Amino acid sequence: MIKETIKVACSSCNLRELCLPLGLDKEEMRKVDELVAIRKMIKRGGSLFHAGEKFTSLYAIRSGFFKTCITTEDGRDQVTGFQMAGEIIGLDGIVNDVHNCDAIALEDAEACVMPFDRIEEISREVTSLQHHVHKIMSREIVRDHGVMLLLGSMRAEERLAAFLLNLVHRLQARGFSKSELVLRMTREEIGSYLGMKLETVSRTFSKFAEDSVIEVKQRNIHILDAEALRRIVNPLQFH
Amino acid sequence: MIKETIKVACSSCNLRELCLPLGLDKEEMRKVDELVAIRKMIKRGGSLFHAGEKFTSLYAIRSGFFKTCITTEDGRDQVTGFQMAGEIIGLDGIVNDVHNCDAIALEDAEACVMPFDRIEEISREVTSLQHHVHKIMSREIVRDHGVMLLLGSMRAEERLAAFLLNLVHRLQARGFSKSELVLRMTREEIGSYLGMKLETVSRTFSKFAEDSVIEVKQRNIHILDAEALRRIVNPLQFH
DNA sequence: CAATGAGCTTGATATGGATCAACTACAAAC
DNA sequence: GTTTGTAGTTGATCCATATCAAGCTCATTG
Repeated sequence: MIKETIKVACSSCNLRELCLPLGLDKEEMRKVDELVAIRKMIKRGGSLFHAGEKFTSLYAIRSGFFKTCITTEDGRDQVTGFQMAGEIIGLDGIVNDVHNCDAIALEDAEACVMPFDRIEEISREVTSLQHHVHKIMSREIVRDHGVMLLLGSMRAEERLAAFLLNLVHRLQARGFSKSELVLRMTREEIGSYLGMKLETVSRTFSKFAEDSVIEVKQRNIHILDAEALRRIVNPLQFH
Repeated sequence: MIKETIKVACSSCNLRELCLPLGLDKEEMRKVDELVAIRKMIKRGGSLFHAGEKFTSLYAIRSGFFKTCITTEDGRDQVTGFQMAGEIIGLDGIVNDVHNCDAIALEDAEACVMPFDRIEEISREVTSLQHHVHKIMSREIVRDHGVMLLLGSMRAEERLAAFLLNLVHRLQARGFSKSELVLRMTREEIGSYLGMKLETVSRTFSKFAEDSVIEVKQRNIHILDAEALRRIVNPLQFH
């Protein structure tokens, strides 16, 4: 029983540098530990929430990999992001108290459920948590603007190169290799995120492999020349 | 002197339903009135801030029309949004304490400067303001996801139709006509926002005019058939 | 082991929007 | 009133990516 409590506590979570503000004192940490109501296990293909469901909580990913996507009435579909351990999902639900997208696990996953009214409550007492919440939302806005730039002004090769660099960068921050990665999503999901068809994703991977920029073996990607990827994204830049 | 104070006060601002939470009591209103440090006049073409500048404040637009845009080192340019009276600019600066985009006035404008540390301070005391700030950020995230859908999966006509409907909708909420609008931005800026070239924007306007969906006279747009625009955005939908 | 099916690759062809180019409209400056 | 420049329109052509189609790979199931 005690073990379970310790296990759930943010203070003893090895992802806390990603999820929480730094420099909390003991008393603040105690309050923040009350944030996570429960944990939730989600099987691959399962969902954390669906668009239209009532919004009550944000979710911190403890393990696993998610996609978020929106679907329009006429069947259009858009992956709006891929999220990994330490990242927060559900921010889009705050404005209308209704989730606006689906959050789907791309592999077996575990997430911490943080009731949003409790987040707001504790934010009022712990200044650094308040600021942290603002930063997390702002970070999502900045990320989204980056995706707009990508979708609005880049070509297929540039988009995919930027995507790969972004993924390894985030994986590296989590202690994984900066040259090896396993894609948890299909070519179609990558395509949806990047605004291109799955065939184009596939062809572009093949092109990169052809040019010895990466090695592709199914969903295993080995980045051979990260600098080349950067040049593809930033064609006019001097390096 | 007193007149000036009253004029600046949020409590007596006719945009407060757009900027502020509803149902503030007298004491809360007094606190919120301390939010706006000063107002700033910006001439057409001038800026509220530029990418790279230190972030200190959010800006509430009192009058006029803005665009926000990001520019990459290699000269790529992306308009990330168009903002009008009652909307808040600057949220992207919170995460790194540095502005991430340029905010450019597309006509003479006035904005209220709200120091962000003061927003956080007052948010801790006025619960409804705290929640309101969260909603504003969440709204921006939802809007951005909508733009991703547009850029990732719509064709030129669909994008422009969605853009026009969005603009008149927001103008209507501010008491303007739901069928007449004046574009404050160039074809090129529309194109940048929508991920298409200015020639394509122009051609698509001409096509809509040809089909009697709108009338175009320079930057004056008259929407003749809003339902047709909706059908263009949602082609498979029954109406 | 064979059979099945989802995910992926690759080729052939089509097309929407980009690009290049010429011209027009209107506002600002002289 | 003429000139100048910026913004916008329209036409001709090109190309990147979509679309359509066939076959491959590998994991799962009977």
